[in-house]
Amino acid sequence: MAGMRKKKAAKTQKGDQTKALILETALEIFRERGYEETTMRAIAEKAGLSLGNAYYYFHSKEYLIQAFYQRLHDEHLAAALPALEKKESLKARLLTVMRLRIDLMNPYHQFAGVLFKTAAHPESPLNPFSDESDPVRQQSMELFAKVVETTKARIPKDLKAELPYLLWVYQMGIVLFWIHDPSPQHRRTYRLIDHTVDLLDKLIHLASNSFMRPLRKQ
Amino acid sequence: MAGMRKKKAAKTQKGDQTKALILETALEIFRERGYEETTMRAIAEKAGLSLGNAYYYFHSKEYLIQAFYQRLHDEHLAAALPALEKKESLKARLLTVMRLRIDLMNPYHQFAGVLFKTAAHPESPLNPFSDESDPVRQQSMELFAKVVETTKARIPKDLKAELPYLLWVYQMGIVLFWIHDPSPQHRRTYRLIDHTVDLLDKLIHLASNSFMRPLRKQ
DNA sequence: GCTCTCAGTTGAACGCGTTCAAAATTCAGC
DNA sequence: GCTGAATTTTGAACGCGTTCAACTGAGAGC
Repeated sequence: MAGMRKKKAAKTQKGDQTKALILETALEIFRERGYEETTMRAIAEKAGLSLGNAYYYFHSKEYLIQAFYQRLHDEHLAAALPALEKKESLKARLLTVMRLRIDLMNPYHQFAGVLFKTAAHPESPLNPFSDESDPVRQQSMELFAKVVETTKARIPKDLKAELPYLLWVYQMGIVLFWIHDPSPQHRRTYRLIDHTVDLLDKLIHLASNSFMRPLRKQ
Repeated sequence: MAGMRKKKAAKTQKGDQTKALILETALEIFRERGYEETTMRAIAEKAGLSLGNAYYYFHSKEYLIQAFYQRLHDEHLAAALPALEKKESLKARLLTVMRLRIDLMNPYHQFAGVLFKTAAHPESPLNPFSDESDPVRQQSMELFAKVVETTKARIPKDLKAELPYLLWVYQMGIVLFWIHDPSPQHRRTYRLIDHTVDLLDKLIHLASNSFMRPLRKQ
């Protein structure tokens, strides 16, 4: 029952530093050259340590992506929380969060393809539905729970309980679109967000307002 | 403008033989060990030729999957055409084709994960929406066009024109489900087919029957 | 101070996908 | 048959992800 994380290493202050250094260096090269072009040797060399050392902190190259996801979420949270304080309506809150997400991901667009590829692999630890992704997924859903906690909208409890998961799936859909979006600065993704958030907002209020308690069918 | 395929090699009878031999051998080992466990060296060795030779016929290991898709379709067609002659109703015809598809894929279930993973990669030639997949996709849609050509159902032209593509996408969805279906003999996939074909049949007849020409919205 | 332990680190080695220059084979035209 | 070009085949080599046995070094307990 004791579900302890076996995440790996970093038992020491020095260890934490090294691990962070490796991740920073990796992301830097990812941004420059993309994922496939970045070799573990290049990361180790640029970080000034040995190849084996990188593997001490990251089981495999793929785990760097998992760490990237975690970091992305942290940044997303850090940027979203203060921004949310200024927004009252559900629509404005959701819009803020979704736009921020894409803002933060944009620098990494060119390695997004691999992101999705590995994420799609059923057995991959990167599969967003896998156990290993659970912490990030959980935290991500918590952010959406905060989005839904607005003073302005009255949302019934049962719907409110489902919304974080639904919005998380929605976000995955948007990210998927973004990955394939070749338009300059990914304008089309932002436009899609505008449209769908508008739609979602209407739907949620509609479902909240009324008698339609038996919407359990979806 | 001259859109000639650069598919690769096989300019000679012997060449065809060798290419076929490599593919057969590869699929054999894929079935036994799955994709990742199968090395190009093992394929070459079992086929009794050199490593480089395998690469002469298949640009990369991934291209073996593309060839697998093509072969799968050929078998699907060969099995479906005679079976379709005995079925009149749209529902029976669609059911036949979908079940056959899964029957044929079942032996390869364990390497299906990779199938999907590489297929999901936007830049991969295996992406079902890519140019390189065009011929197989086209042929696959032709099969669905034949399914729709039943003497029993009256389907308006405009709908009939869209159906092959819709059904092809539907098939992709079913295959995706099958990939993740852990139930013994993939019973759940067959059950899903039964249900959804039933639904689709009703929907198509409904849409055909009536006045609802402006269903262009979906 | 000494030793024991264990996180942290190293670099060599392995297996695999892929490439390529060169050798072998096939075959059309004479 | 002979010849030359095109096709096919070979095997060695390269780069990369990954593993692992051995080394280093810092600190806890004495």
